[in-house]
Amino acid sequence: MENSDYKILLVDDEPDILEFLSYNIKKEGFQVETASNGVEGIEVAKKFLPHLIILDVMMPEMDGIETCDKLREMPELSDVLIAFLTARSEDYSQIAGFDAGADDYISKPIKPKVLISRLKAMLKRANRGIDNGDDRTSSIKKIGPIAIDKERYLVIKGEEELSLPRKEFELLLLLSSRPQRVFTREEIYNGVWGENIIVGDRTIDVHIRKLREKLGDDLIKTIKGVGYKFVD
Amino acid sequence: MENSDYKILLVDDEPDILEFLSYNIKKEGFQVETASNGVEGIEVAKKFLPHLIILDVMMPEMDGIETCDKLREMPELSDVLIAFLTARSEDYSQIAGFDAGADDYISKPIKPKVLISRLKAMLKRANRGIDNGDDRTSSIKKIGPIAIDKERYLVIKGEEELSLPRKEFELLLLLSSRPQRVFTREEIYNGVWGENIIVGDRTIDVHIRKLREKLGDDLIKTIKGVGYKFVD
DNA sequence: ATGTATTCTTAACCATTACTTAATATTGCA
DNA sequence: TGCAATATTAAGTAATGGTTAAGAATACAT
Repeated sequence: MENSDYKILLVDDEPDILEFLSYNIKKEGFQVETASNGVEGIEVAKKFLPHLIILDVMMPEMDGIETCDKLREMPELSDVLIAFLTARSEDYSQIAGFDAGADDYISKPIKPKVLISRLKAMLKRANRGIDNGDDRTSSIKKIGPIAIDKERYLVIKGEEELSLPRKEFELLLLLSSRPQRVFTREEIYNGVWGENIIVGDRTIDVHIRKLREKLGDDLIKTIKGVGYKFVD
Repeated sequence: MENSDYKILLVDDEPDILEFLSYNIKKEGFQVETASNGVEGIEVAKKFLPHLIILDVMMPEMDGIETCDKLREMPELSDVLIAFLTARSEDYSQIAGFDAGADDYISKPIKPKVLISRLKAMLKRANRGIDNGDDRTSSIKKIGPIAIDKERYLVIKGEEELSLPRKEFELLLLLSSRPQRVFTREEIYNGVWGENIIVGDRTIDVHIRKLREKLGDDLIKTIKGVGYKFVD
């Protein structure tokens, strides 16, 4: 994909910064739109459907964090990449308390070169597994009696190909990343669900059960009081 | 082991986050070094030989996953603890990290309290039962006729692998942490059950009995009126 | 949008294992 | 020997995980 295929939306209340960012990003060939506050940002985003949004954290009225929340709630934009622009080091401690759901944090003052390489890194990463041009994602990993194809969310067991739902797949991926090693329930939560998401105690069990149902009972062993481990 | 005995390396291209992390981790007494990209991270790691490395997944040039791969290839660092910093828990990048064999995943934005407790948990887990802190290279500990693998929650005795229940395992871990040394009943209570939990006098006996049943009568010796000791 | 299918989470209940205790036997030392 | 400390065994209790099905959330297709 070319740079010119990507749409980037900038939201900042400082006209100077907006101009500066816009100039440098356009120079690389990206399509750029701008907005000068959160409300406007959301409106433009709705029509422009950008691939990436750069949001200033500090804005009057609706700040970046709030805007980000709103954006994530909109189905057509829930998967857009969002980068926060923070002014100083104290800002990070401020947003540290929020479950903001940004994809990256960029701090001012910004050097154009750094900015561009970050945007590219974000876009590149987000595209992994979609246009499959990548090494890591396309690799099929064999562990014991099964093989895991990350790119296609597929598990090959003997002759059959099983397509697992996301959570099951991620759980399997985690456990199989270190066969034999015991993962505590906490580690599983953190790895598969993320630390901010709280789910009930039986949720993991049920997913383990589904995996065992599909892959055989012996693949995942329970260590009572400790956790689970993948064995081959 | 004290916090100040642990060395932690932070790798992130964002100076603010680096500073934020560094400040909060240093405050807890850990020794901290920083690097602002993957290449530098590897160089510092080689000299600093940290116990734990926190790697931002998203970095320009060499990203966290690549860096992790490289680190794991280096014999002197292949067993260092690695935690990935990911921007969003649902992000695909997190899944990509499963392959690289990270020990934990921490998602931004980071709350200092959560961060610290995670780091401690990781270090504690890796060090369980070992008071000689230099033993990072192997989670398997050989003592006399048996071997204890705390990562797999297994005891190897001759050819067979025994998986012990939690309390038994922890009791064994405690006694074997200092072979020959006599542990009083009180020390065992504190070490295995915790100071606040009160259990009857016979509880320890029963657990000792179970261990002897499984591992042989000679491994644990009773010193009447004093306590127990592990002998090889 | 609307309905439909899939996936995820929860709740209720069950089963198993681990842990503790109580009762009785045995040990080893003053 | 006698007695307190520990061993042993079995039985009771608690903790943890397993199972199932129903409901909520999500994605998907029309």
